[in-house]
Amino acid sequence: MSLARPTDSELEILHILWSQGPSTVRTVNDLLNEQRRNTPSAKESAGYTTTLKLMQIMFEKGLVTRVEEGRTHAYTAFVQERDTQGVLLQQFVDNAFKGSTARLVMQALGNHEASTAELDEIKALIAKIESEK
Amino acid sequence: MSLARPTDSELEILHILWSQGPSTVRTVNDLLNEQRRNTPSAKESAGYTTTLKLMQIMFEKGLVTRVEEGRTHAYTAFVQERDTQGVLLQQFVDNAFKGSTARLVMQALGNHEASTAELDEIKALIAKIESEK
DNA sequence: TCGTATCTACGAATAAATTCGTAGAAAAAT
DNA sequence: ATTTTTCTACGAATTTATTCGTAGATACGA
Repeated sequence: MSLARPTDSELEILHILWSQGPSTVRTVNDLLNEQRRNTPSAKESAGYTTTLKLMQIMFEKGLVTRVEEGRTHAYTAFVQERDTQGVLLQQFVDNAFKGSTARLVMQALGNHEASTAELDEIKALIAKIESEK
Repeated sequence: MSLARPTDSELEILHILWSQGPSTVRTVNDLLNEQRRNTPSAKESAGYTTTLKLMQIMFEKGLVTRVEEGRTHAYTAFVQERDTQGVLLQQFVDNAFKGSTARLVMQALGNHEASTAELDEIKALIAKIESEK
């Protein structure tokens, strides 16, 4: 079984499950819409059954597991955050940067108002990679 | 007018236009399929009218310009490679990394077998950013 | 010239992702 | 006890992206 690739909407839900741990559809839907309200760039608020349906699909795909708790289900992310980001990143680098990770990183650093702390973190990581060579 | 966001297929075509300069549909379609043949991961080869249609849509969206040359059209990318990558990257960071560019960069560096030259390039860029602070 | 190949334009089929309405069961509130 | 709320399941409408067939015009080759 290959690592399933979440869509954008599914990813939004995964982020909530990753940060909250096991959650009901109701909780996810509430947090989702709260987030969207605080992010004017994003989409309209989602109806409850929309989120429910998405989470059911994610269950079928194996992105999440669920257990019955009384009348409701508690959903848990099955895929790991890092793994998922790795898969998505690889694909994105291929599509948008023709596979050049270096170009992506440089574009990211160039665009973005990187904080001193972030830059230090990156420098440390580079040093670590170099020391392992 | 906001910067139009290309889809995956459109991006594939843009990459060809960026590297080739003004090109006919025929040329783009040929190069596209050649690339796909050399990349087993990718999709099937595209029919000529498929590529034509995509390029017509891209023209309507303003992603490309075109001039008549006899019976055919020569298409040119209107959006710039860097700008487009910037837009796509911003969106990707938001979706997959909740806006954290630092996390994306670190994941990218961690995943990838970065060459010494690439790491040096990145270090130089970081130094430049820091010096401008 | 007559047939074949090569364009564009365009409509529409297909596919994939998203959204929501409705129905039925179970719990909660009045 | 009966109404209202809150679940799940599921079908289907909607939207967006992709793919391709066909028609009409022009060039090209025999």
